Amino acid sequence: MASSSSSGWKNSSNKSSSKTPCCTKIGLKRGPWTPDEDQILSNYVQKEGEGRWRTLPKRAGLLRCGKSCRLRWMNYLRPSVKRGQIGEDEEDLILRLHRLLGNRWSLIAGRIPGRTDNEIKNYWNTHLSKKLISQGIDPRTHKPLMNPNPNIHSHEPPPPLVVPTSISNPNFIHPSLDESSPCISSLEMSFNEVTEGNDSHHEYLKGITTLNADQDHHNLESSDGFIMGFRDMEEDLHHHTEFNNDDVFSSFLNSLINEECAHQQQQQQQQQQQQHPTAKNQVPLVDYTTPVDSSTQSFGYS
DNA sequence: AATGCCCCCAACCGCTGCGAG
DNA sequence: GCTCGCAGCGGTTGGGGGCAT
Repeated sequence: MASSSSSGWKNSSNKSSSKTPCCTKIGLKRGPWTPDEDQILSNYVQKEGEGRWRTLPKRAGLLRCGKSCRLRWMNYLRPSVKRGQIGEDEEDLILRLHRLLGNRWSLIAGRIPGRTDNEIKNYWNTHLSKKLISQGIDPRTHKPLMNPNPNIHSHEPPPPLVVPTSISNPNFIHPSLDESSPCISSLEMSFNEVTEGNDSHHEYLKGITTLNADQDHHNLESSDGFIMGFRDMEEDLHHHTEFNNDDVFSSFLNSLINEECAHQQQQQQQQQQQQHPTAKNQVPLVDYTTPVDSSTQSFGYS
C-alpha cells in the first residue's frame, strides 16, 4: 500500500486560485498518509468514535483536514474494510446493483460488506466498464452499444451480437420499456410486498409506467430513465413512508436483485435447452438481436 | 539497462443535502 | 424562511508501479 509520504502529490498552492480547497490552511498536510498518521488517526477514532471530523484533526493532533481524515478512515483504516481482490460474486453483485442504481457508489457499497464506495467506483471505472465495453455493452445503460453504422434509420436488424451472460444480463436494464413485461409485474409485486398497507407505492408504480410513455426519450436522451425512476422512488420512499425507510428500500432492493437473479438463471437454462437440448454445463450465450418471446423471456430487449 | 507508456487507485475537489440556530 | 456549518457523495486527478520496447 502506498502510505508513504510523497513530495509530488498535488500541491496545495496549485492551479485554480479562485477555488479554495478545504485544507488550504497553512501547515496542513496533503497527499499520501504516513504509517504514523494512520496510527494516530486509527487510535483516536477507535477511542473516541467516528464523527466530528472537522475538529478531529486538532483533537487528535493531526496536520490534516477533517475531510482527509474521514476519507482515510472510511476507505482504509476502518476495521471492517475488506482488502484484496473483488471476487466474482461481488463483481456480479456490483453489476446488478449498478444496473439498478447507476453511479450511486455509496448505495452500492452499502450492500457489499467490507467494500467502500471509492473502491467500487475505482473497480467499476478500471475493470467493469471496460469489460462491458469489450462485450459490446454500454456500461452506463447496460444495453448493447449503439451500432456505429451511420445508416441509423435502417430497418435492417443490427448484426448479431453474442455476449456471454455470465457477466451480466443487459436485457434487464429497462423493464419500464414494456409494460407487459413480467419485470414490471415483479417490480409491482416486490414493491407491494414491502409497502403493503401504504398507498404511496401506487405513486411509484405510476412513476414506473409513466416512463413507458416516453421511452425513447429516456433511452436516447436521458439514457438512465429507469435509474432516474428508481431514484425518484427511493426519494419518495424516504419522504412518504411511515415505516423505517431504509429497511423498506433495502427490502425492495433485495427483492429486485433476487428477482433479477432468478430470471437470469431461468433464462439461461431455457436458452441452453433451446439451443443445445443435450448440452450441459456450457457457458450460455445470448443473441441480443433476436426478438424475444415474452412468454419465455422476462427482460425484453428493445 | 534505460526509457516511455499505460493503468490503477488513493486522495483530492466541488457540490449537495441536512440539521441547527 | 434564511443562513451557516458539517458530513457525505460522486467525479476527477496524478503519482507510482508494471509492462513493453
